[in-house]
Amino acid sequence: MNIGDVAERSGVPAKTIRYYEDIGLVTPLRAANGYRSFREIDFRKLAFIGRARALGFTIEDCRTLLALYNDDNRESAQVKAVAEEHLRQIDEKISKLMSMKETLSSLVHQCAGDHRPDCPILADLAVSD
Amino acid sequence: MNIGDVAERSGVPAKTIRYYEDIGLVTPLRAANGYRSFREIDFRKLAFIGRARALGFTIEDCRTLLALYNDDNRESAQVKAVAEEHLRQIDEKISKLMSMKETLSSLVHQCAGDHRPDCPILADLAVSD
DNA sequence: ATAGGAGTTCCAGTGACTGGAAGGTCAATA
DNA sequence: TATTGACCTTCCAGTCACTGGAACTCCTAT
Repeated sequence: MNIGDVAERSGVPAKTIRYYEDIGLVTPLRAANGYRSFREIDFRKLAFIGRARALGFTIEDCRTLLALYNDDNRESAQVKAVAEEHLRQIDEKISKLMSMKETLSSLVHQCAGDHRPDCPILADLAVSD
Repeated sequence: MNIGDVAERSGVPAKTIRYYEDIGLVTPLRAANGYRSFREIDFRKLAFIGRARALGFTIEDCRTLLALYNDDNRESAQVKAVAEEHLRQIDEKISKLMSMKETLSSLVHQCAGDHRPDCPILADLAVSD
C-alpha cells in the first residue's frame, strides 16, 4: 500500500503518517522508487494510533499502549492505569472548561448586546482588585 | 514598577509579560538602566489580559477585547459577539471531551485491571473495521 | 569588595501536527 | 511519444502561548 491508500483506510492524513514515521511510531518499508510501502501490520498500527488519538491519548500514551499491546506478558492493570490517568486529565479539562463556561455565560447574559457601549463583560475583565 | 512587581500584582509571570511585550500586547517604558518600567495603566492592561486568558480567550481575542475596551464608540454587541463565539468553542471542546470520557470510562469499567493480559481497552483500540 | 537577587537578551523546545515549495514517479490518454 | 495530472518525495517554516536555560548586567545590603 502507498501512503494514500493507508491514509484513506485508516483515516489518518498522509502528512500525519509521515510525521509519525519521523518520530518513530511507524516504520513502513520503502519501494524501489522511494515510495513508502505499508504492510497490513503498518495499517493496523496506524488505525490503532488513530483511535487512541481520537480518545485523546497523547503520542507518548500511544507508544505505551502499542508496547503493551505487543507485550504478551502485559497485565491489564497497566493498560487500565494509563487509561485512568488519561481519564483524570480529561475530567480536569472538563471542569476547567465548565467553570469558564459558567462565568462567561453569566456575563454574556448580563450583556445587552446592543449599540450602546456599556458592557458587563468588559467591566468584569477590567476589575483591578 | 519593575517587571517583578507587576508580575506579582497581576499574577502574570514575568516571562509571560516579556513575551506579551514581544508580540506587542503591552508596551512598558524603559528606565535608564534598561529595565522595563511599568505604569499603572500597563498593570491594568496585564491584569485585564490575565483575566481574559483565564476565561480561555485567545491572545487575538485579548487584542480585540482591549481595543473594544479602549474604544469609546464600541457597541456592547461587538463584545458579546466575541464572547459568544468563544462560548461556542468552549461548548465544542466540552462535548468532545465528554464523548471521549464516556467511551473511555466504559472501557475502563470493562477492564479487570489485574495481572492477566486480556484487556478490552486494547481490544477496542485494535479493532480494524 | 562581595554576594545575592533582581533584571536583561537571545535561543531553543514544547505537542502534534499542518502548509507549502520544489521536485521525482506513474498510469492513462492524445 | 509526449504530456497531463494525480500521486509521491524531502525539507523548511509556522501554529499557539508560552517556558526553560544560558550568559550577561544591575542594584542593594552587608
